[in-house]
Amino acid sequence: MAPTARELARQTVLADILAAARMRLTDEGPVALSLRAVARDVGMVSSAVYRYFPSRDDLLTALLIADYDELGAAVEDADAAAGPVPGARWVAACRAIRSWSVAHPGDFALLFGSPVPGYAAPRETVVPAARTALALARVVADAVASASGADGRPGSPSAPTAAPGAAGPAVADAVTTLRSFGIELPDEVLVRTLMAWSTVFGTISFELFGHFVSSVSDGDAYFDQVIARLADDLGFAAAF
Amino acid sequence: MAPTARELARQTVLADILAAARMRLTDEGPVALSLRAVARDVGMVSSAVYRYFPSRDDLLTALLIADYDELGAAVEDADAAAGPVPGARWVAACRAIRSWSVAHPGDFALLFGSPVPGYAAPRETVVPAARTALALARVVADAVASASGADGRPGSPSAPTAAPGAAGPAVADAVTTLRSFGIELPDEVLVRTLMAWSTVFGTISFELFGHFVSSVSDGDAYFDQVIARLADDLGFAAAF
DNA sequence: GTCTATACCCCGATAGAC
DNA sequence: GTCTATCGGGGTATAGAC
Repeated sequence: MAPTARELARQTVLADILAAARMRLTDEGPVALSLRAVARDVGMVSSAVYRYFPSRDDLLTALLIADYDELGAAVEDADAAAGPVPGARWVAACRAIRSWSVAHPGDFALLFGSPVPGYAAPRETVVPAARTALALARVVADAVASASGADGRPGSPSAPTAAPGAAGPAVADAVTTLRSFGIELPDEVLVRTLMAWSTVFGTISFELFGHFVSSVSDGDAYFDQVIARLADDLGFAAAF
Repeated sequence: MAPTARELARQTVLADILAAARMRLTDEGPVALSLRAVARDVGMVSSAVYRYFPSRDDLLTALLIADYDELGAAVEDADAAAGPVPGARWVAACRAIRSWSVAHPGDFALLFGSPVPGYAAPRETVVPAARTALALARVVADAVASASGADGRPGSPSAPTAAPGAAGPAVADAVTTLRSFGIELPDEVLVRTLMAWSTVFGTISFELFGHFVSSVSDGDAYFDQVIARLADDLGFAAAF
């Protein structure tokens, strides 16, 4: 309901700019991202880009949202394509996270690396940001539900020595957040899920940022070992 | 055996420069670090700094080594001060890592955040870099050795479903590296130690970089829960 | 909407006087 | 060893012609 041609052209240019920005991001990292550089890449002059993005920070925000959404969608798709077996869904989801990260190291650095100094992510980013973690939590919830008593081990892993404060108020926010998305997890599983998410991220981060140079030679194989043990700690069996 | 006065003055200025650089690092991050800025901070002109550091990258390298060493020393000291009980040493070492990181977020970002584009860490950094991980591995080795059969659980945690490749060749480099420092770990414990190190780092990283905003409210308490469970997974009990 | 031109900052690094 | 001055590059952002 409006001048469609002009609007469509605008959308096209906007997509071009975003694509060029992601190119720069992917192989040079967030700090190397500048409006001038992407302007050069798309054959525009820098001031023209300002008609599409009021500032460099707005471009960063758009990239942040696009990346969070792309990663989240990749995980959700992998999960959906993995069939009904929770252990297989877990493997598919975790592998999807790593695959995307390895394919887009600059974007990974934007999402999970050091924050860009002087830039604070606005509120619009928090929902896309939660998407991946929620997808993981959903898989865990289903796995734990269906694993209860299915094999010899209890659905909720025992925590004989994990003392201070049980699940405690430290993670109360997580309970609230998950509940608002219709996900309920036993306390112990909740903490284990947070840990697993941190471990998956930490492992990929170590691999991409070069901290495995003299210890892990095969990132692929090692990652599979890690997620197998994480599933184990969560009370179900990973299925490869 | 040389002109001491002049040399001493030089050392003093050098220390001043490094201190100023660490200041900038701590509250602005690695990318904001420039020779000109630190020159202003110490009241010098930029060209004068080049008499002490041939390039910005050399300054970065010096900071990298200083930070790795400071973190490593903090962990080693905490370990040594914790007494003989392995579970207590583990808690002390892990807490020391987090304390240092929280106190120096910019330095943490330099060591473990996104790599600075265009800068590649030289070989001199790898030994200091390994110091912290080695300290952790030593604690684990001692804990596992003394925990064997001490309580009901075996010293080496069982891995019922952790299939692909046992410990596998993926971590063969880690075996070699540890052995060169006189540390031997059972395969399963080795993988678990690598995982624990990734989890500790990932947890601190999430906390510092703002990924726990709607899930973890008390970083201190949550971290203690995490390291308790990690010890459990490694086959011994954390002692708080 | 897109261009040129510009104001005003930053940076790394070097030359040469003192 | 420290200074001034400078080269040559980068950047954000805006004004105003077309």
